[in-house]
Amino acid sequence: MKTQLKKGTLDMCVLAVLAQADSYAYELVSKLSQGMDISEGTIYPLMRRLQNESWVSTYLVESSSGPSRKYYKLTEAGRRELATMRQEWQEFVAEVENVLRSDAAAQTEGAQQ
Amino acid sequence: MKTQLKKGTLDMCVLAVLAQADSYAYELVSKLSQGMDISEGTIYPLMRRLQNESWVSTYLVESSSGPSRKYYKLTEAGRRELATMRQEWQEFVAEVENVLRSDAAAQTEGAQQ
DNA sequence: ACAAGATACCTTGCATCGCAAGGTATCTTT
DNA sequence: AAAGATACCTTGCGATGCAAGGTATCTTGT
Repeated sequence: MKTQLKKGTLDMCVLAVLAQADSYAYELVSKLSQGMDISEGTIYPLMRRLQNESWVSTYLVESSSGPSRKYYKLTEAGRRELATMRQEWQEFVAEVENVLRSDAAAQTEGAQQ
Repeated sequence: MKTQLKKGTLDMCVLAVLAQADSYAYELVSKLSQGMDISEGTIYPLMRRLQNESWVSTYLVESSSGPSRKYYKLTEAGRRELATMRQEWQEFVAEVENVLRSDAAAQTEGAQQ
C-alpha cells in the first residue's frame, strides 16, 4: 500500500478503533494491518503523539500470555478530535474527488462503469 | 487544509488536471488552489518529479503578459500512471472508510445520517 | 524613463510522518 | 535450557509539502 497516502490518516484510524474499545499498540497493529497495513515502527511513535496531545490515556494490564499490555483509552478530547478529523477527512476526499471528476471526460477508455 | 493528508495525492491531482489540458506550473497552482490549497514551493519540485518519471513532457510558450511559460503535457505513461493512482486512491479511501465505519456505533451522537 | 506590480520561473531548509531494522523483556512450550 | 510468541521500544532514513526567499519578464502609471 502506498506509504504517502497514509500520512495523516493513521492517527484518525487509530482513534476510530479506540472509539470502539480500548486496545494496546500490538493489537492495534494486527487489527489495522488487515487492510491498512501499519507496522510497529509506525504505531509506537504515533501512540506517543496521541498521548502527548491528551487524546488517549493509558493503563497497564497484566497478560496471561506475555508481558503486560499498555492499554490506550480515548479521552473526551480524543473523541472530539476524532470528530474533527472525520470532518476534515471527508472534506479532503470530496475535494480530491472533485479534482479527479474534472478529468472524467478524458477517462472513458478504462474499465470503469 | 491539513498538510499531511495531501501527501501522495497532489501528484495525482496535477496529472488529472493535465489530462484535461496542458498547463504550466503557475497556472496549476491557481487552478488547484481553489480547494486543494497548493503552493509554489510545492509545485515546482513536484513537476520536476513528474518529469523525471516521464509522466509529463514540457514545451515553452511565450506569453504576452509576462515571461515564457513552461507548459506540461501528459505523456502516455503519465496517463497510465494516473489510472493506476486513481485505482490506488479509491482502494485507499475505501479502506479508511471501512475503518471509520467500524466506529459507526460510537458515533450516533454527531450530526450524521 | 523609471518605479511598481503582476506574471512566471526556481531553490533552500525545515517539519512531519511512515517504516525497516534492530533491540529488550516476558511468558509458554518443548 | 532453548525456542518462539507476545509485547514493549528506539534509531535513522526517505519522501513530501511549505514558507521564505530569489530572479527575470512584461505592463502600467507617473
